[in-house]
Amino acid sequence: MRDVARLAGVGMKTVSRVINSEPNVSATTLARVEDAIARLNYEPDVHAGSLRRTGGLTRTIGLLVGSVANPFSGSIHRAVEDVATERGFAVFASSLDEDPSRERVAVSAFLQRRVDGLILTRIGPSQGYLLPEQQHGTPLVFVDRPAVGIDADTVVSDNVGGSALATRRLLDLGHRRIAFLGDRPDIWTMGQRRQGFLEELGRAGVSTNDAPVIDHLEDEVQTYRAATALLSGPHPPSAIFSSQNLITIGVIRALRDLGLQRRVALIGFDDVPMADLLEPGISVVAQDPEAIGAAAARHLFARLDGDEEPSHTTVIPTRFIERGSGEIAPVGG
Amino acid sequence: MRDVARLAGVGMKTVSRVINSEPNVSATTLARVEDAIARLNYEPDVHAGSLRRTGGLTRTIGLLVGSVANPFSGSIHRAVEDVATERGFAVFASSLDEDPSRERVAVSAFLQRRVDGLILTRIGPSQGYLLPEQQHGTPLVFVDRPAVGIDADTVVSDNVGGSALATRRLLDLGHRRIAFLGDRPDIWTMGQRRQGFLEELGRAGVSTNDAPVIDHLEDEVQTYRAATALLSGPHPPSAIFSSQNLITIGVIRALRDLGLQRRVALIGFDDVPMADLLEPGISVVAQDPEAIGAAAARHLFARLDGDEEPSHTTVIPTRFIERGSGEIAPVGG
DNA sequence: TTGAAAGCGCTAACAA
DNA sequence: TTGTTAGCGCTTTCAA
Repeated sequence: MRDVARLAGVGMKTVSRVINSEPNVSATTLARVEDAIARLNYEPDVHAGSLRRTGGLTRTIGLLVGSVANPFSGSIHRAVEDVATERGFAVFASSLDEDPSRERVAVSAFLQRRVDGLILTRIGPSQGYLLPEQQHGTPLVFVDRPAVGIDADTVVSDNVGGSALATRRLLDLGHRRIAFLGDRPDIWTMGQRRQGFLEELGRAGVSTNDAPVIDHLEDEVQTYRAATALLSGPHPPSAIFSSQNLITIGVIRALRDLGLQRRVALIGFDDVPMADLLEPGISVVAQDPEAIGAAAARHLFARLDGDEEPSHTTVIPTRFIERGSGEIAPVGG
Repeated sequence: MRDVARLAGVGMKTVSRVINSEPNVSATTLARVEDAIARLNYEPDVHAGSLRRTGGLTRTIGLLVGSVANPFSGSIHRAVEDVATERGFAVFASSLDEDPSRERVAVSAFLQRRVDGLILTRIGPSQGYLLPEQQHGTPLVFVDRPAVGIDADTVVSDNVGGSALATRRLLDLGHRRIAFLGDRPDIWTMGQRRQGFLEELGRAGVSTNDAPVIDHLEDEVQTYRAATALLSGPHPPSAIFSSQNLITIGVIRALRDLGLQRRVALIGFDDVPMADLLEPGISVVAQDPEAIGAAAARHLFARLDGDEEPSHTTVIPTRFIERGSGEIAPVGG
């Protein structure tokens, strides 16, 4: 910056004024300074600026997601980025992999880079460690799952409602023995989906005690085995509600290999790529990650703009997509 | 930091030493300082530090990709992040959407935040504007496509080789009329894939003049129309090589709707999700985005570590995945 | 309309 | 082993 000032033959403060589009710079001076900036390929240092500036923003936000390689996270990321870019903010992203220790490390890395706000998918059991940061004025928005031990803005999918709706569709077709296949039950979203499923069964007067509920399915292979056993067992279900992407795929494989894909109904929570090209097409309860990301970013910037309202939870609706597999009636029913 | 020093009853420099794990701090002092840091929830400011530090790194890199919502980019991002995190670096990511103006804006945003290096998928016609930055010592690595107007490390897929291999497989099955369906031909990767295709035809002595080559297919719908017209026309091909994901999906739909999915062979460049669950499974030339990202990150850090070798282009091999659609022999052949 | 001096949070260089 | 002073690139405050 000193070089620019020297080349333009002005004081540093004048260069500063030009960079920040402040008033009180004559047209001639402005032109000279801009010329010097271009000639020297000068890029002002955002951080050096925010050091002294009152309320000094770095125009940077941090985003913590499951994994940037995961399409759900990617869509959230993109939506956040679009809002951020529009306001001249850059986005740091970090993957957590369901590992609580990474959450702390990543938050700390962002804080040390003085992000102006944080959007995060919590992993750890409590986010109380963020209280001082929140009191200090850093806006926090939780996505996908609510935080524990801290009160902050939150954006989640309508897990309970979406699951209940899927369950209702199966019940309406006449299914009475519907299986629920779930991931680790300690993951908040899984608990919600299971709850939506069981509540809807209850409302329909179907006993929830002997409803086949299988949990702890952590990947496609485990799911395949569990689904195969279930479907070949003494009391196979006539329909399956799978609570997550990878589980849905495992179930599809199991149904295929048993030749049951047109006899047993299947609805998955979370959309599956190419689902409409499979035979039958896979009916799903789709989430709206773009809407989640956009809502989270909007909340964050509202806080940055001075919004002092009490913290707010936004529930993003899910959408049922009919493609065939969820419209199979029970055999003989 | 001053507060920490005061609370611990030491000088600022001592706190600095503790933060940076420098030697010459007694165990007692260390404990007192660490206690004060914990009590005050102090997080050192990375940027303030790098301001004065000689060679001052911000331990931050910038990544420019097509879109963070795109799985190919997501995998590259993740691989880069893994290498970066291991070294205590944070990653800025930005989506370009094939828009040259966004490239400049994003690069500038990163430079103003003083990233220590840049990994980028170029979009604009020339990256000469990065020359001053490169001379200034910022390592640059281009991924997916080589840069124009600047000499820098580059990591790309083996587009020519992968396409030639796919073409050879079709030729070996007896196909002689093979169609190439491509995206915008000005995209470097498209040109390479087309070249691999045509060269292999040439090597087999098949005339490349009347080989059906259709370009400018920018989405699924355009592809569907073009493929339908081609397959219903007077001289339909017995095999199709599609040069990209979305195009492959458009072709699958067209084949399905014409009932030709088991009569016309199809090989796609780029893997397609769930491809093995389709009927027939879709054979593809798969890229390895993780390897691309990992190689790019390794090059970047090697430069940061002082590597002064001439710039180097790494070609990441592709992998042919046989799933059925590419193993269909020509009818009557 | 412009610029000089002080200071943001930190580290380099040097002294104690 | 520890602390002091100057200064990184910028903005503030205030004077010209």
